[in-house]
Amino acid sequence: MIVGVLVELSNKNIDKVFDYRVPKELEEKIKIGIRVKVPFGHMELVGFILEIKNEEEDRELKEILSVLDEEVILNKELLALGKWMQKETLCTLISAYQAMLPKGYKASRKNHVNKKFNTYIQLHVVDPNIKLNASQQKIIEFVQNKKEVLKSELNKISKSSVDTLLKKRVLSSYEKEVYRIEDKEEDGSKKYELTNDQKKVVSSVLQEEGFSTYLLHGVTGSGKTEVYMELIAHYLKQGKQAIVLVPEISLTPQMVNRFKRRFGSHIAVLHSALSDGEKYDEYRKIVRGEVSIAIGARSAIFAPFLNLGIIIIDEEHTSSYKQENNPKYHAIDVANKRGEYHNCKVVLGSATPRLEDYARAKKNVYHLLELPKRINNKALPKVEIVDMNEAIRKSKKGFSLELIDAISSTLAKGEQVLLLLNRRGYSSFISCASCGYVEKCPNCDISLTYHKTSNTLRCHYCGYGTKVNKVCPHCKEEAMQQLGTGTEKIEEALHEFFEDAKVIRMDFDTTSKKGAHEKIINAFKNKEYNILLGTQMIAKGLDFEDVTLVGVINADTSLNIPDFRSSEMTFQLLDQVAGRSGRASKKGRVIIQTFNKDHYAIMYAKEHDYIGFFKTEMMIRRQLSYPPYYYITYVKIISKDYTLASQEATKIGNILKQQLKSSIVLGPSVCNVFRVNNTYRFGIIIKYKKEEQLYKTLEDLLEHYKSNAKVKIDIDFNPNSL
DNA sequence: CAATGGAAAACC
DNA sequence: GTTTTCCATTGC
Repeated sequence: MIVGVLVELSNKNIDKVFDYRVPKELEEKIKIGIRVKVPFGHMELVGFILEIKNEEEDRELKEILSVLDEEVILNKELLALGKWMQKETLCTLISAYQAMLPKGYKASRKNHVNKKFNTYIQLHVVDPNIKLNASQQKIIEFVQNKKEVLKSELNKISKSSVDTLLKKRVLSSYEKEVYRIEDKEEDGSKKYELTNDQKKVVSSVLQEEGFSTYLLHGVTGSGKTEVYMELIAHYLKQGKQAIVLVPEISLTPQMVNRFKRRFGSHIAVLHSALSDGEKYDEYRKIVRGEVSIAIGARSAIFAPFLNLGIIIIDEEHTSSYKQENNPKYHAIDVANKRGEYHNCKVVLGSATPRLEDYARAKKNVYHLLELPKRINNKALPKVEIVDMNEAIRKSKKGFSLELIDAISSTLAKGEQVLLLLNRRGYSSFISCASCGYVEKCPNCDISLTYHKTSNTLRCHYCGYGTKVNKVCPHCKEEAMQQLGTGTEKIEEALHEFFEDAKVIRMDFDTTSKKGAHEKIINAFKNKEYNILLGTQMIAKGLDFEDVTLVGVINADTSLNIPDFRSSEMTFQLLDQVAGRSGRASKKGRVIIQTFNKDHYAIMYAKEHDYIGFFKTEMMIRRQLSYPPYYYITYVKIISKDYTLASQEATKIGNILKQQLKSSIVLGPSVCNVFRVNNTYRFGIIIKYKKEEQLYKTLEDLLEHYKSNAKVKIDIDFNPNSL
């Protein structure tokens, strides 16, 4: 027997099936999709069996060393899905497979994650002749009264006594596998009465059989989650399973508990805050068929259910649904592929859908579903814009008088305030402190990026460069500077203005510890604090009933990042954060401070007008040939040698321009972060509607550079940003 | 002429 | 990705 094995290392040169002979005694354990240990060069590696050949060959082959799994790790669907990912993203096949699996299931000779066993104690022989001391007596009583006793519990009474009793064989011990996350029993009966709008959405999904993708466009607070749960309940009843993707940040116990109250405890939860062991256990619950729902971040899209009824992707516009490193897959694409395979439903939900997805819904590629009203017809909060060009003269430390007044009156009423400090694109551009002007590229309509090393402003789309000018070309003040306000500074200012207010800060620094995120949210929810100050992470999904004021300190930073999606991201951020205000009975208010009050992203956010924003943004995307009118593929050329990188980039640029006749090829120009760890990167942008030569050309390019140690090529299809 | 180090090659 | 091999440079 001969098997084809794909080894664990991700490298284009060895990303193929290697043949091994199977020793007779291992033959019956061999299955496609399990892991084996094999000799490889001068190493011993772990790999997946992808092929089984029963005929013998004369060829000199090495033998498999051992079989690592009894159960299949890559089932038929996952095997095919990996090949599809390889083709779509031009990644290595092994990296596609590894990306689907939690650590404990990956092919890897290190990183052993295993089942957890607990030691339990039971009575063995009670010999009346054995004299017992007080603590030993206590231990025996304890064991007698319980049906299952953990050894670690008994150790608290007296470890030495427990061990003595074990030695004397009065007690015996046994081991049992336990899950690191214990399920509290939940009755799972909590049902919600749906509104008519919600019912309509649910029935339009249910009325059709088979695979289709829906875009649920529902304003913040319109009750999308209830719709998801109703749909899931329907498919569970048919004996099918469900995957729910939510942004990492929403994976708080609050959100999970909501599902548990409805569906009981049989839910696997997968997110990055879990330990490797916990992730392994949660995944095992799916593999063993003990759960029917998986809730998780991006990679939960690969949950190996055998009979999926529905896949839900909440806040579908979330950029982290696309993986940043290889394989650069988008969870929505995977969802559609799996939906096709299982012949099931895919539901994408958002108040502010990704432009590409709303456009697809408009073209009937997806079915459009709408929840235009908040539950109970509650009004969306009123959004007020403060023009900082005016207000800055009277403002204090970044706060306009309007915002200060609003905060005081909210605090006076005993209600809570959410303050968003928009840090996206922080300090990478230069703006005028006096008028807010930001220098843009004359060719690309994109903010110029500040490069400290050369003290220049550059467009990383087309390569245009200019010297930094201290005098603002707009208002002629000498006030061009790197703009930026840190959360700490804002916090200080808040303490100064509102001495009695308790402020809690949530940003990268205060949430780095495990569970810190959750703690902050709970403390704020319990009204231990009056003001929650944070970065984008406070914008999504959180539900605080006493928040009646949302303040955005600087709406503009995300508007000024040099990226074609900057308007879209700003609109999404503002609309989402505005939706945090007045969610319960009290009326909500939103104040946005901006230097760009006439910018359409701000104007439409003020009116909660997604459709208006969509139409305007689509016009601009069309004019500038951006998605969804054109696809984009970004090719990066990376090298430690600046000159070499630049030379090769030019060469590649020429080849691409020559070969891709139906595309617009821009660049090469330096990447936004052009030096990382002393490696230099150049980028080439390919824009196309239809380009038959694309994959072939890029594959040839990768093939050509795969054995070049000095120059690396990185390809990103449909990048999140450039 | 050995020691050192960095690049190249092979990996079933 | 890792190990070994190879070759050139450097040092004595």
